[in-house]
Amino acid sequence: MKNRIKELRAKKDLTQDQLAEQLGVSRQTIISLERERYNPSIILAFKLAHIFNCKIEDIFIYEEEKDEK
Amino acid sequence: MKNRIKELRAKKDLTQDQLAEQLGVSRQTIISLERERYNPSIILAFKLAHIFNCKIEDIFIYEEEKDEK
DNA sequence: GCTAAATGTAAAGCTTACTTTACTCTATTC
DNA sequence: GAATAGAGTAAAGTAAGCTTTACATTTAGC
Repeated sequence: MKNRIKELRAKKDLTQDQLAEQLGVSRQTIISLERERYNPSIILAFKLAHIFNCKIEDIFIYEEEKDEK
Repeated sequence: MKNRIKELRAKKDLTQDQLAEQLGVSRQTIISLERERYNPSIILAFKLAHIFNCKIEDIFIYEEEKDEK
């Protein structure tokens, strides 16, 4: 699953540290998400959508084919 | 986090078993989600939205206040 | 009231999301 | 050029999502 976190974070001029704090997660989590090492929980996805003022679907791009978990 | 899975599943006239199979998860997972014992992964949320032909936000209701994980 | 289908519970085990710590690398800036 | 900020890696540990199995309860039709 792809995401636009890095791009959207840059647009809001936030450091990874600042975004992490706003979300209540560690900086490692932000790094891992931006690097697409794993997918966020749905709760984190909702929080991100709230901060970036958009829909979850605007941040995360899910491709049908690949049966990810 | 609240969800409308049971309601939407009923609307499509699917059993828990059938929905589970369509999603590629176990029946236990469906039961646990409907009973709101835990939240789905974002992948599962996307799959549910696809099956129910709606947005993730139409299925799952996230309340700000409660700092869930 | 039996039967069978659908729903539910419980518990043990695996996988993945997330944390914590410690250390590296690159750019500024003073 | 030393110091600081921002981004990155690695690895070990905890927490939460999901599976599997086995058994209980509810509901509907006969």
